[in-house]
Amino acid sequence: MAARGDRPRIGQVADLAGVSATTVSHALNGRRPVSAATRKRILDAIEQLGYRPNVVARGLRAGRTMTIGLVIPDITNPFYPVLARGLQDVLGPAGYDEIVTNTNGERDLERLALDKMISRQVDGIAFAVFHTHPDDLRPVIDAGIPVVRLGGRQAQPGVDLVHSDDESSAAEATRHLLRTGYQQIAFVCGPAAEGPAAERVAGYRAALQEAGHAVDPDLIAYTEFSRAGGAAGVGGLLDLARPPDAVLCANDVMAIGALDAARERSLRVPDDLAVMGFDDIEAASLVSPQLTTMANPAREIGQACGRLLIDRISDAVGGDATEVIIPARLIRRQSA
Amino acid sequence: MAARGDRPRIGQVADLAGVSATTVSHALNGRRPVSAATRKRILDAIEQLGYRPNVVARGLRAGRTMTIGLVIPDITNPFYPVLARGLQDVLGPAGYDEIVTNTNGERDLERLALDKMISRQVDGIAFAVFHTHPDDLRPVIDAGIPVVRLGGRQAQPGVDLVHSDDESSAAEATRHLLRTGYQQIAFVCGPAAEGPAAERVAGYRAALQEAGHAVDPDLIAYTEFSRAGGAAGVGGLLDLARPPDAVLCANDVMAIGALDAARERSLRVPDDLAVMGFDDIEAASLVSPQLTTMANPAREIGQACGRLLIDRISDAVGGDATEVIIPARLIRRQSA
DNA sequence: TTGAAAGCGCTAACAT
DNA sequence: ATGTTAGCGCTTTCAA
Repeated sequence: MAARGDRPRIGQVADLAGVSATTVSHALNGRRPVSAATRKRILDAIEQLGYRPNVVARGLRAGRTMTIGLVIPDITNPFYPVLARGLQDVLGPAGYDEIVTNTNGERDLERLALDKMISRQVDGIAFAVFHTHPDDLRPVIDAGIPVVRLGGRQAQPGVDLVHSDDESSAAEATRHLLRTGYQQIAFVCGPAAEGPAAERVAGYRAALQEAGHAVDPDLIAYTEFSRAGGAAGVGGLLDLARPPDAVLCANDVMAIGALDAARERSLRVPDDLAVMGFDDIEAASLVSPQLTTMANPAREIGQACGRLLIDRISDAVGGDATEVIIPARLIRRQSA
Repeated sequence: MAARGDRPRIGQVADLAGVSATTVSHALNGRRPVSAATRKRILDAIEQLGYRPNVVARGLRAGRTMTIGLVIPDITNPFYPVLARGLQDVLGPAGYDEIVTNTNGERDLERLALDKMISRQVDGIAFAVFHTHPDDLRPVIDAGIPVVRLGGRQAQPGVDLVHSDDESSAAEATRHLLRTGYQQIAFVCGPAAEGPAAERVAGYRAALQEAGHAVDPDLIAYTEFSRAGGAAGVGGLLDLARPPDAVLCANDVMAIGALDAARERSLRVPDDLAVMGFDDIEAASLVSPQLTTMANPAREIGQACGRLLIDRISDAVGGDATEVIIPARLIRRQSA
């Protein structure tokens, strides 16, 4: 019907209300007082015309777009939607919107995404990647755009960091198993103990030692991050001369594999074998028995990131780079 | 380091390359020929200065922001991330970015979200809601912004619609069960047969009749859309004088409940009882036995939506509202 | 408490 | 093939 261009502009509101565009602007943004009577006429005019301010023009003039860029590997990975929601929990009420880009974890796409965010004049960036070279963030930092890195370890000047506390959550999981009475606790990790996996192994070790237990290297299985990998890893452990009575798996999918291995050997979970995972994916509460696990605090991470971003944006220039560490929560269900 | 404002502008590129800003613009956008030599000098200047065009200014001037609004209830609901990715599959290569808003399915927030999208001058909107009043879309239509509705039924002039084919996918599921040799096929649906659930029941009936089977009303159970609901519904069915040998559940979570009910009665799945679901959530392949289900084609829906949006945007004014129906896919696993 | 005028960075007519 | 000029819709000095 109505063609593209004929949306009312601020000038039409001003005319109808019998004031200047300046006053309409101030009535809308509250940056200087407007008399009650004038304000009412303006509001009426806006209502009558169905006026909606053009945020693009505003952004150009004001140098703030009220937009945050979220750069992630893949929104389809269940961790990221929750993170995005956490971000929005705090950014939304503050008036910011999110623009989301998937990078598939490819470095070229990551760089492109960052360039795009600069071009779009976002006010801040939440950047969730693992293996990005610090140089890739240079252009963003030079452009004066606050960035918060999600996950990963290496701190970088000018870049705040938010991540979960892998080490202490592994320790907490181990303590839970110990407390419940299990004696031979095994850890099933990925192909190599690197990245977050390494920290989890460290937490597992620390909790064992703190309880006066020896750490038996045979009880650490290296395998694939998959259901089959989990089943194979636990299978190997159960063939040991002194098999474990509890296994802590590096993620829930592997823990589901552990359940498979137990079922195959007619072991009862948690009586003959306790199983714990990490992440608390949806499926964790859907399998039988339901998985006891450490919830990956994705939402809290997103919220912390949002808070950090807002602080940086308003501070113009803040202090040193911050590191925020979010603890994981123990979710007790049936498997341990 | 560098303060906010001193990013290079197009004029500086022009100066360094010894041409006018106009020529730089055209070298970038290809809307008019630029000699090879000039182009090279421009590209060099851009490289040297680290220039990135200001998309906000471009959007204001050109009246196109290259931005699409995605309005959904909750990105945390596993259906929507996949949808969002499908959208991006086709929109990304065309140069569009997505801005995402969650409405929690609340009408007020939906209206607010739409207003925001108008204010942000998005070039198109993907709107995933169920119970919105057609009036709520008026402002968007009046603003000349193409909208595609995702899911829901009621067609509305000026609004294209993309949704999955619930009826025929239920029919296909039923036929699969029939073909495999099951005789007494039950349907476990929600508290009432309305919305998509009604269509699934219709498809189930149609397939039964088409195969010459009677439709026994006792074999349709009404229950909650939850795991416990599914277990209860199937439990009731199994207590019938002539219990079913197969159950089709309105979603995967209920089907997992059906698995619980079977386990409780020591029924083997799929030998004693076949179980099927809808959606193909992640957990469907993680439970034991793995669930046979009809995959909700979220990604395809997103892609179709993206294509529609691009068509509408480029056409200036297109023809009548279109309805695109995406068929679901049968995912054969172990439970049927 | 309110206005007038300038300008954010870019693209599109209209020139040549 | 390239340049000049005007202006997208708003906010912000500066002035009253």
